[in-house]
Amino acid sequence: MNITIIDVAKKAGVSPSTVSRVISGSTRISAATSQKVKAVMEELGYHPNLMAKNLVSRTTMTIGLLLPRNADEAFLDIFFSEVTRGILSKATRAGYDLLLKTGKSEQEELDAVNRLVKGRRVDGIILLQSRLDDNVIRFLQKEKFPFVLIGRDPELPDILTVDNDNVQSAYDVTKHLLDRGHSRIGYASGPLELVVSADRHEGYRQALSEAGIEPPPGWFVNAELLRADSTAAVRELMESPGRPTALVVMDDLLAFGILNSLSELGYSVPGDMAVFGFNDNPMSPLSSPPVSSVDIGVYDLGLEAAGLLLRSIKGEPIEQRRVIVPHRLIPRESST
Amino acid sequence: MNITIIDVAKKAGVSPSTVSRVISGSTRISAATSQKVKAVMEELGYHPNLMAKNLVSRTTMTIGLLLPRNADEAFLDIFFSEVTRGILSKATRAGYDLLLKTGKSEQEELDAVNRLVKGRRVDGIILLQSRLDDNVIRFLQKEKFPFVLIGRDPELPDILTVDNDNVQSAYDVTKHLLDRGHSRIGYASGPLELVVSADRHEGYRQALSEAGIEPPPGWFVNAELLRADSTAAVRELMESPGRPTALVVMDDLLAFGILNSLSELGYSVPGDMAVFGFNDNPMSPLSSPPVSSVDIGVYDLGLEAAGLLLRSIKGEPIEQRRVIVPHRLIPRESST
DNA sequence: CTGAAAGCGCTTACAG
DNA sequence: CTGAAAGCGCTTACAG
Repeated sequence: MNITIIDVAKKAGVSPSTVSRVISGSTRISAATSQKVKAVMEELGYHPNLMAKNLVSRTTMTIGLLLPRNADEAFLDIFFSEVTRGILSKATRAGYDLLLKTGKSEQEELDAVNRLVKGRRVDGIILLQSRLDDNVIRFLQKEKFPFVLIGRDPELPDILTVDNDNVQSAYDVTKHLLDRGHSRIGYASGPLELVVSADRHEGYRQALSEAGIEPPPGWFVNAELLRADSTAAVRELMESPGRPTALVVMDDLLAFGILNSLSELGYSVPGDMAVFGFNDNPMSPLSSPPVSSVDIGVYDLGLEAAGLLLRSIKGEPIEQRRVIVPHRLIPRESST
Repeated sequence: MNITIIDVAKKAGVSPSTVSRVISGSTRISAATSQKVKAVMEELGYHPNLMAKNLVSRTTMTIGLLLPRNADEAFLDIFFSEVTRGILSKATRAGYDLLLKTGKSEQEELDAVNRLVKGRRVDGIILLQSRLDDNVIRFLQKEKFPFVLIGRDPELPDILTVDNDNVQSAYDVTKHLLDRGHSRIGYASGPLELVVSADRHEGYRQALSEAGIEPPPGWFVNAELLRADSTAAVRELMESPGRPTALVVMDDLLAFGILNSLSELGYSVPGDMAVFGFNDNPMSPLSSPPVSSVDIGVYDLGLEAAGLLLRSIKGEPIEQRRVIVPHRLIPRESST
């Protein structure tokens, strides 16, 4: 059988309560007793049973991470591993575990989250992605359950969020391209239901607008079209009258596809078309030409999200309900 | 306060034991009682407290996943998200949760795993990577704790593993290149302490050996060198006498770097050098030229690992202690 | 500073 | 088919 607190207590000649107090580092325990109990714990190889501990303390020391469905659609491959490492780093240091959940549909996600919350399985939840009208967010809010969203929900400005300033970053990229002499700048979008897509598009428009430029519909390329037939979409873009000479691209993976199509069609980058991506994929510096991108600090997004959630769980005062992780432009050859 | 089994029992006019039996779907419960209890549970929005349930049933319905330290070093970015989805899919369907753990050093990993095991925090563990002489594996084996290794440990042939046949896949790639007329074929390796690096190198050597070719040391490129200064390493390779005309590359990320260096040095692919990678990165079809690669079925590795672990946890008979997930060559332009 | 007792929310032989 | 009782391994007022 497993060693329990009672075994330790007997061997140390104290009561179980005392052992418990030693474990929790409670004050009001004599140094001698503490020493003795610790020695016995060591000797017996005692480890507290987490289930029992959690049951009585009504806390799980665990945070839940909801992996969005369609992780592939949302360019989450690299994002996911980095953000997880960030979360894990913070959580582990604070003595918390990380539980992963996912669902194939919004309903499945809701069921999963519902069981986590009602079953007292976790103390708080991190959401990895903001769709418009996300019911998981609304559920969590209704339940007053601690949670942090990586991203933002335009309709719920008061929830805890960690995000980049995506409007600003796209603004910065567009401005960067304007400064380098481009005036016809297109935008290749990600899935339209993602808030980040909308935010970046907004920043792009603002920068153009300030420069007195009104982008015609022809400068906008939809991710769906690229996914279906990248080369056809790129050809249409390139052959449209007054075509862009530069492209702001929502994600480096998308940028790769565009680069490939451009090369296939005989266009050169950046000569015929400058390309600036987002999210700084590890492969981006390695392509030919290397892809300009925006480092969005994915690891830090995870770190900050975990930090914010832990403060919320512990009921600590939260001065800033929306944490912004800085971004950094990394111009490479594709836009030079 | 939260709704407990007792609240349900009272409202339904039965004993807590009966409610418990209804929840667990026990036989020997009248349809009428079951119906009534279920209705009350629904009405009250009852959800079982997992901690209590786990405490008494001595099972956690959770499996642990140990994320290797240095995830970046080991090309795990895409691997990690895919394998996790595979594990999660299987685990969720079986009613199991997934707990993530990591450590910055082997000692930290050992501590983490020790707490999981001794604290009865999970029912089994999946290990994502096999290094030589891995102490985590040895600890788990000593404790007789259920675990599955994705990969293999050459010294422990009897542990539960899910893996590709890496010797065979590298053999296949090398054979493919031989069949296309190459005879001087080099090998770009990953970190040498990873078993997968050794296995693939072995397959590569076998294929060459069968063709009567003994690769000279100059055909071997170390990942460390590539990482430090890819272009210098590639230049040295290209300028060596009797240089290879084709390269088997341990990972697509590495292949990208090599492609980039080749292009920088003015060499064309596959004209001057054919390149064949591994692990089929999502970016691989998108580069110029698209990189030939081996689809190793990462999602399936996760799926099978979870399946195998669950059988082990439940004490079900295991006919095959080593499960091989098939690989598939995907030749693209870089090797044509 | 320490102990005895009650309780966290569930399951499971043991009876009937 | 159902209930009363004991127990999973811990924590935490309540006393002293």
